Amino acid sequence: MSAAAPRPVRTRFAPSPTGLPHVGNFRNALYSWLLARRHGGQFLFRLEDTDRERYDPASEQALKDALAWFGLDYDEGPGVGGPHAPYEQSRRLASYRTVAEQLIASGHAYRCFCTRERIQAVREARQKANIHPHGYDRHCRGLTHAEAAHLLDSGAPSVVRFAVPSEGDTLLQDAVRGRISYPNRELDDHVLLKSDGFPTYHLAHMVDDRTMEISHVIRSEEWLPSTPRHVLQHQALGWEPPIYVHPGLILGRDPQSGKTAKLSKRHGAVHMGEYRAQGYLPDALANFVALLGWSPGGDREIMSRAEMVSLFSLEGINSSPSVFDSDKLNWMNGVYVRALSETDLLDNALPFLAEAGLTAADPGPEERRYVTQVLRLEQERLKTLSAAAPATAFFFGELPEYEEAAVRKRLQTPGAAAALDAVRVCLNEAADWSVSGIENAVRTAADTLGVKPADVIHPTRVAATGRTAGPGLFETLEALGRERVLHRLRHARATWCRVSGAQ
RNA sequence: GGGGCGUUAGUGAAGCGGUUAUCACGUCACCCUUUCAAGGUGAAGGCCACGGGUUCGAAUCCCGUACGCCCUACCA
Repeated sequence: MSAAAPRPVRTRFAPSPTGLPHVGNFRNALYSWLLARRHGGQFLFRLEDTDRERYDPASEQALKDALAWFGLDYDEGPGVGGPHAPYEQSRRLASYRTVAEQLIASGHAYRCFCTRERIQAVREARQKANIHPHGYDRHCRGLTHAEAAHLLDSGAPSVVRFAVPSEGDTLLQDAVRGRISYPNRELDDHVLLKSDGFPTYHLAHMVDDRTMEISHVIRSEEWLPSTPRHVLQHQALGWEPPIYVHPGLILGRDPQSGKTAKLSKRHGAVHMGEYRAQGYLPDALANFVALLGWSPGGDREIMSRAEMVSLFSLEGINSSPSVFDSDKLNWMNGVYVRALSETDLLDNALPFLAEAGLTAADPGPEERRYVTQVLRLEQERLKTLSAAAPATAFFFGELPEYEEAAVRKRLQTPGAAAALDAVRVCLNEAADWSVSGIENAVRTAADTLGVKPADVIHPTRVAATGRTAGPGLFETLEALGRERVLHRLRHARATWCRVSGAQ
């Protein structure tokens, strides 16, 4: 508890637009957002588009879409602007160059003219011979200013490298791991400015974090090994580093081998858009993902955004890696689906029903009422919204799709034909088409036949829905409507019960 | 190969020197019930990775070992 310097909390999400937004990155974005909101600070969005080779313009939009869908609003960033605009690194090149020059002038960095071929050969040789550090051999570090200037003037391509001290240890402070000591001899002189004039991550992120007054850098564990470089850079510049926070990685499980590894495509969905497309609710995903590496302490699991904000703290972040368990995500999403209000359920599920061709994309009031009724009936068994389509399909159209096993089990069986005939008569004569009216009719049918209600209910369900599982039968029939039910009973009787109906 | 980080039931977590090691998911059983789901009750599942310390006492503190993961680019 450093009571001394109460710095305003400013965090950022700074992805590189090089592909589809990954759920692992978004966990860190969530933590950053939560921390900022918890302390009334600011959360910024910054594009680290310094890699011209891998830059993908579509990725930028996908990132913004994912941020919006996930509910992470940002106070400053591309599009919304802010006091430190622009928020795209490709448009802040001058500031990186200035810092690089400053570092060269103070002797903390130097120009390197080595070819990639030489560098690669050197790396391999040193690694093989186990000479520390294993990377670049600092060949150009010995160049005099005059030599470097001469080479530069001659037009030879060059990069700027940071001059890492060859001895001693670098100490870094991590909010979740405590003090970490790293031997400098393991660190080679990394590149700050590439030959195309663009900065590397090592330079760019720290310059921006500094000028944008970022207080906490929350990023995955994979950055831990290069953090000493960042600390060294800060020291060279006389800057105070931000508070580093490195939560453990999110791992996936390979379905083939059962082994765990960094979450990737082979472990199912990993991109934010996929979760959306599969019908996960953003609040459920956020709740689940937050718990992968963080806990409010105690038994709390289901938490609203507001609760998460008020409960969030760095102390609750875990340093060990965690495995993404999609079974638990499904359960949690189900909890959120069940909690949905009637209108939210409709709004969220409608796109999936429309896409499946079950409803219009923008249905009128009459259809909306029916779809709502149907969704409420299936609500408690939906794990995802995408499941709403197959779950409610039988509520639409003349006839359902009859499942083979269901037909065999409940219709092609002794007594089924008689049961269907009896319910059809009773339902046809039912005074009012309400849940209780329908229940009376069905029970009356069973009484007349002298069988248990279940013996009538099961065949009726299959005849009316094509399946053995589903919402309560009486509610289902009520929603379906008398005409459609009678038609389906007649059809099922004629189609499936012919053989056994004789006896 | 080198370095860093990590290690509590199958999974996610709680625990911060004294508990029969807690909760959730999953699994199984039973209850509820017209089916499924939901809900309820209960069970199985841990030598708290292993080995040494420190201590009256260790899952909790220290050291070592093993294993796992990450990094080791003019990518982030």
